[in-house]
Amino acid sequence: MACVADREAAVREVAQVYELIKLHQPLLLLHSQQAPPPPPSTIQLAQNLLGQAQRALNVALSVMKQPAVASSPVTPISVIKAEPHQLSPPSPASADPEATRGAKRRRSSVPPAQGKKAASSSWATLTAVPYDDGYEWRKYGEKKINGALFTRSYFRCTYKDDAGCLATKHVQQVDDDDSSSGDGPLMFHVTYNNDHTCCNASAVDRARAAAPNTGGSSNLAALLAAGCCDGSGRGTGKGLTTSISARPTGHQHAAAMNMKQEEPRPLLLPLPPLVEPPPASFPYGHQTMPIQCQQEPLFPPTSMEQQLVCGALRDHGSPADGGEIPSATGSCISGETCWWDGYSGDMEAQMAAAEDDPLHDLERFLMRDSFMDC
DNA sequence: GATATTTGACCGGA
DNA sequence: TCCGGTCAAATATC
Repeated sequence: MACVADREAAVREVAQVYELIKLHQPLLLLHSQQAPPPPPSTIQLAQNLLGQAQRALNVALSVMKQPAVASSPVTPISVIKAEPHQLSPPSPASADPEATRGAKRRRSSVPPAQGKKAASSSWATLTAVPYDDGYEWRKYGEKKINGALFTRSYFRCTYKDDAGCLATKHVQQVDDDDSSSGDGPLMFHVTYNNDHTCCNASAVDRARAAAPNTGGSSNLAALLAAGCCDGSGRGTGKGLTTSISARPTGHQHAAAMNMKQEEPRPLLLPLPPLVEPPPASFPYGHQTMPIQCQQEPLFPPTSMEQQLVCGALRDHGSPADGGEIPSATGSCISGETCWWDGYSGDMEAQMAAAEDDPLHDLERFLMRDSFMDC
C-alpha cells in the first residue's frame, strides 16, 4: 500500500510540474514574440524543451495514472464473466455465393457459434483511452444502448479475416457528468470478448513475458515490447485519418467514439489534456515531424496528446533534431519496427543523444521495476 | 480500386 | 417484444 501512496505522490508531483509548465507556456510564447526577439535558435530550443517537458510529463502521468491499461490488451478492473462458449473455426460464412447474392440478411446460414457470441472469455475494463489497447480493431457496428447516454461502438480484430482472430470488443463511454463535462477524463467501459489469436496477440504476449513479475503494471515496458502494432505490414496508409462521425450523435464525445481503431497505436496512453492544444504555429519539437502514427487526432480537443504519445518514445530522432521517423512499410502500422526504427541511421549518435536526454532518464525511471511494480 | 466506416436491418436470447 | 450484438450495403477516404 505504501507503494500506492508513493505512486499517488508521484502523480501529484508530476501533475504539479505539468501545471507549472502549462502556466508558464504563454509567458514563454509572449517573450518569444517581444522585441527584440531572441535568436530563432533560442526560441526553438526553449520551445523544444517546453514541448519535451510536457511530453515527458504526459508520459509519466500516462504511466502512473493508468497502471491498469496496456500492459496487456487490458488489465481487467472487473471480470464480467468467463464463460466457455463453443468456438468454431472461422469459416467464410458466405462461402455459398447464392446465399449472399441479393440477400442482405442470411445469418440463418451462419453457424450458430459464429452467428452469435462465441466468446471464450469476456472481461471489461474502465479506461480513458479505449482506442489504445495494443491491438488493431475494426469497427463493425454502433448501437444506442438503452439507458446509456452514449452509443456503444463494436469492434472486431482487424485480422479476423486474415488470422481468424475472434477477438471483439465494444466501447461505451461512461455516463459520467464529470467526465462528459470536461472536468474529468473521459472514461470508457471497454468489454472484450475472446482472446486474440492473431499475431498481434503474440506481440503483447511477448510483452507480458518480458515483464512477468510486473503484474500488469509495467504498461510502458509492455507497450514497448509489444511494439506499435501487429507487424504484419498490413498498413495500407488508408484510413489514417480519424473519422469522427458526421452524423449527429448528440454528443461530441459520442462522436469521438467513432474513431477509427486501426490507427497505428500510440506507444503510450494519452491523458486527458492538462494543457490546451497549442496554436498550430507553436513549434513543439515533435510537432513538425511527419505524423506517421496519427495524421489527425483521435480526439480533436486533445490533438496534442495524440501527437505526444505517438512520438513520445521515439522522437529522440525526430526531425526537430535531424532525425526522421521511418515509415517502414509506410507507417507506424509496421509494428515492432515502428519505434525502434526511430534509431535507424546514425544509431550510435542518437542513442548517445538519448542518454543525455532528460526525457530518456524519465522514461528509464518510469520503467524501473521498483517504480512499476506497485 | 482497395479498404475502412457508417448505419439500418436482422438475429437470437431474455 | 425488447434489446444487445452482428451483418452487409452504401458511403467515405485514400
